Amino acid sequence: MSLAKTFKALGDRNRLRVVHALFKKKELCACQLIELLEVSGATASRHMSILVDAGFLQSRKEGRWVHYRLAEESPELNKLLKWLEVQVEIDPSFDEDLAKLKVITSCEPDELRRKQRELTCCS
Amino acid sequence: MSLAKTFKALGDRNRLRVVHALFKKKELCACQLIELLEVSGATASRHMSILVDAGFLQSRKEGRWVHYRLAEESPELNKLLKWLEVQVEIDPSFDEDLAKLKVITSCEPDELRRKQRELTCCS
DNA sequence: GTCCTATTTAGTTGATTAGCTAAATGAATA
DNA sequence: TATTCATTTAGCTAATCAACTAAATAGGAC
Repeated sequence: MSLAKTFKALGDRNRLRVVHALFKKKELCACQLIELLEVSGATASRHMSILVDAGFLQSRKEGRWVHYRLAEESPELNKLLKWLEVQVEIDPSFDEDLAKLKVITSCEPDELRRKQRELTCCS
Repeated sequence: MSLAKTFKALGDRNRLRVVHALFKKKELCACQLIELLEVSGATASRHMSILVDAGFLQSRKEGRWVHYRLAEESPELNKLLKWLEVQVEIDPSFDEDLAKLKVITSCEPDELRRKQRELTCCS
């Protein structure tokens, strides 16, 4: 893993939002992150794979569903994540996502997926 | 300054090489960085402006020449730079630049500029 | 097995970006 | 003042990248 790649992975607003969300919620499934970012599933999947690839996230497959959390393997990346955690805490531009996260995690993922299906069909 | 922009500034191999060089040499002038990266003056200038803009570098104009060094104003960015300093130390892909830096700083910048002019004219 | 659905992969498009050359700017010096 | 030269800006091109849709894969449920 090159350093440039490490920084590139964090050099995107939506990917930072994902990391921020995982600071707050420990574990989130793909459908919740799709809901947070308001992008297509394909786009969200790509963002996740970049973050996993860079070593920041780990994924856990549970049946059809994929859950993401921050990786803990690399002490060096953990230090960087610690720094980042302080920065997103300070940065008010992430505040909106806090409210959004509350809504997203207030119902069961199943219910969220049903809602997402409905919206996709009607639009 | 957005966090994404901060990381984007470091998400480029050549810009990381500049930061690495400034960890080692404290201050370098534009012509030395052009020599290090082996890119056009225009390209080097753009990289510098991105790093200055992100708050990592400060520039000092001395007559016709511009000197760059790491900025020290932001405690937060300094922490990030400290982390980065450890990483580039570990990363062997920066070793080549160490030898290059030795050559570049072994002669006076004036002599370097003269050499650069000659090369530009002949090619 | 077939069907349904969550995620990923392929393929396309528009925006951003790193590189270049050439022109412009800024700062000595003749 | 005119010239020279270091650096920056403007304008271009090729490559990268984030987004989309549609097709493929993978994992239950029937």
